[in-house]
Amino acid sequence: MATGRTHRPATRSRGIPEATVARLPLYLRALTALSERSVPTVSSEELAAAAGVNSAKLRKDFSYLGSYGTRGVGYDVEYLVYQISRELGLTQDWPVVIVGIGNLGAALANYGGFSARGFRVAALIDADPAMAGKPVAGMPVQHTDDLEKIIEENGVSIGVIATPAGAAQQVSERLIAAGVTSILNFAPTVLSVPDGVDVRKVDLSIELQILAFHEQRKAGEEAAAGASVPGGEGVAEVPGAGSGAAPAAAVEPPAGRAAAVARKNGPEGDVPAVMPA
Amino acid sequence: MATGRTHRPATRSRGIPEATVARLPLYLRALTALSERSVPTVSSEELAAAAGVNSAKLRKDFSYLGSYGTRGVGYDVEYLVYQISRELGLTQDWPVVIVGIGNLGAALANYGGFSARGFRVAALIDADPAMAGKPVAGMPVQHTDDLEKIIEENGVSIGVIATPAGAAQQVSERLIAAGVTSILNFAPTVLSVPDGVDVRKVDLSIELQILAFHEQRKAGEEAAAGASVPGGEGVAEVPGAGSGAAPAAAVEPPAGRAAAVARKNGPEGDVPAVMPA
DNA sequence: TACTGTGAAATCGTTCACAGCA
DNA sequence: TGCTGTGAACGATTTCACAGTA
Repeated sequence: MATGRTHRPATRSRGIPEATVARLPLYLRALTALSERSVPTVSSEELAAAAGVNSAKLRKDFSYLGSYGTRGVGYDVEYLVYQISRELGLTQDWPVVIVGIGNLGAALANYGGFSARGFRVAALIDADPAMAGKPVAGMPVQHTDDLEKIIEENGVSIGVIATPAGAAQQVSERLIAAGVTSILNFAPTVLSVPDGVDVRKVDLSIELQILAFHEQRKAGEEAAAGASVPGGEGVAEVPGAGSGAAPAAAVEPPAGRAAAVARKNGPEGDVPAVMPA
Repeated sequence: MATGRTHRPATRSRGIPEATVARLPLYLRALTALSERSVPTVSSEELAAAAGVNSAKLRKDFSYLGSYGTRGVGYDVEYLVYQISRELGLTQDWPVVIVGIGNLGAALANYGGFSARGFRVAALIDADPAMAGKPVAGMPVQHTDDLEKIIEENGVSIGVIATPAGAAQQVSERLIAAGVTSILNFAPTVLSVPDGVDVRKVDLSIELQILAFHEQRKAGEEAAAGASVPGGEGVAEVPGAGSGAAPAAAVEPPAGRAAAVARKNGPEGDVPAVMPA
């Protein structure tokens, strides 16, 4: 999960738990799809399935917003779409700036979902003078020199950082000084910001590493006490069957095993060969 | 946080809590930076600061891996880098494929951090015949028809989906059928996958919506009980003090503007005007 | 009857605070 | 003396299970 410091910790603002807030956009998306198909009502069961959560959780989440359902019937789709939108602050328009128009920044600028609901790209900013004026996603890139002016004139409170890691902290400081209070950070660095500023991060390599952890575990489980040397060329044994799809499939909730293999770190082991930079 | 269904829920494999796993990459990054500066040891306090967490949490996290520190001294940087890398499965090479070479897919392909540590882009795949053969990030794009063959020949177990939402579910099914057991999904859809397959998602608009929620809240707080009529142009009366972070400074954390306007959800309100699609 | 709303229990995650060791 | 490792307290989140109601 890409998450950063989240507002004032401990003081859960008006009551809606953070975990619930993080799921509201998911519900909203599912509801919007239903709305487009003109479905008038949904049960917690159906909506939960569409959003990929379980129904008890969904009902509990909604209970924090109020009692918007009808027992025996379900939820009114349009009404819920509105209530959730309002709760998320999407009934108003949020101008955002994207700083760092490289491959990623440009991709973000072109991403439709951006402007889709409640957000509007107010400006694209880059430090490279050569980029200035160039159109990206139908909008001229502006130079970092004008960052403060842009933020202020457009009343921007949300900034997206897509610069190289080295520039991110400084960019965040300028954004914040100019009035931004929420940052979405795509640069692989930890930003340190003052209280009251929210940062969320999206980090490709962290996500991959988490997946790798689970992959390794799966492989270990399958091979049970099998192969002990991961050394060589990647190679994924574990072809077909794997733990994959298969319903019943033997080796079900093992877990235990996994341990064994990778585990046993007991012996201090030998000092490493250091990772490649 | 971008998070998806995570392996077999409830059966926390061998003991390392999911929340800890999600932080290991963060520690690893901080440690790598120290390693590059030839720093031999760090205390939990220092490392925690670099990773943006608090030291108690860091020590607890490390305690799940074993006792790798030295009381009174700290942790040996190189040694920890190795242990964490091993735990995350980064001592081996993971070939990955990226499916959907649009703006985002191309950006991902070009992203350095990808190949950097433990991962290798084995292939770029796109459904557009016109893309086939075109080089992106120094690698020819291949057509979706060959997806299964590519997965199998390269022993790929991790797939990245950067297609439009509409294609994502089907792509995931083909990837899984071909042997992939971990997916990083950038498409704004909920993927439904069989047990044993891990999915993590990265979703720009969800992150923005979460930020918007907090922005709205901040703005509302500033206006305190003040304005009963949200109408007018923002402006944060009740300056200073607010709950905000900030040093005194006059109208500091502005944000106000947007704010107030939408607030005031108290009364069940009237039925909505329906959101724009 | 079918489904929501919600206390209460179970689980998971964080923080505290201090014993123990180099 | 300084810092790790960890039991225990605490807090947040999820799940259960069922009472309540349209």
